[in-house]
Amino acid sequence: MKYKNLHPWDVDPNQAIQIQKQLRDQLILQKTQETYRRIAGADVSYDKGSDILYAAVVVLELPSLQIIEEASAVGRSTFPYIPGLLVFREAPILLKAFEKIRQEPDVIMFDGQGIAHPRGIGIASQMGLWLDKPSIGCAKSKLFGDYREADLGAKAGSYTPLTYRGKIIGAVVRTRDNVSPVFVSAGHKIDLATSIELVLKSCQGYRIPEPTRQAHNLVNKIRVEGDKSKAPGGTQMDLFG
DNA sequence: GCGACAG
DNA sequence: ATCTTGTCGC
Repeated sequence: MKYKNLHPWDVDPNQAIQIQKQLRDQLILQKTQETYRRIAGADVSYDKGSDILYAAVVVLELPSLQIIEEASAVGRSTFPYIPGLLVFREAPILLKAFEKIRQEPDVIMFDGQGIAHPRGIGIASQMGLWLDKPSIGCAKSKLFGDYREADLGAKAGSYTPLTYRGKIIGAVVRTRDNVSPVFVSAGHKIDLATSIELVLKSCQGYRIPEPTRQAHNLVNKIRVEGDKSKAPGGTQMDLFG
């Protein structure tokens, strides 16, 4: 999978904010496709105190949710985690993983915000722009916006709008009965209704929809394998050293 | 000044 | 994100 030239490497936070403000207006916030047969999920993981990042991309078939392709990448972090600038930390390694994908997805789900972001361009939106693909933000917690807990039903499938200054920027979506909701927002080349629909259609009894859940599983798998090769015989050293 | 703050 | 034990529920 090929992406646009803009490189998120070696930028400083001030420059990053300018890039986001500039890219913001290029977002397309409408449904650009009627059917979605392949959905991808992407995620990044790392060890505490380490600057090695692991990324995974999993492509699933819709509506079966069967995995048809997986790809991963490992790299060194070049940017710290700063709320609002997550994409500059995770994009380089994510793009490396996306390069290996051969089954082009119709839409990509990211573990983070879409336009529900201080500058209207979270990781899902910016990655969608760079990859030139429809994208959805599905985060486990809120970064930006307001909503009322009382307006959200307890059953799976219910949702309530996430707003900012009266404008709807996303939705708080219950994916399981009586379980904390996820925060969904349009990324790029898609609308909120379709984003919510795809998130709900992608759930398999877990709080996290399959695309990002499977990507999370894979990224943790390769991270653990990476640890093993880095510290062989670690268990015995702990016992006798 | 104070609270909030994706992963 | 990661570090962690027990615990509540289907």
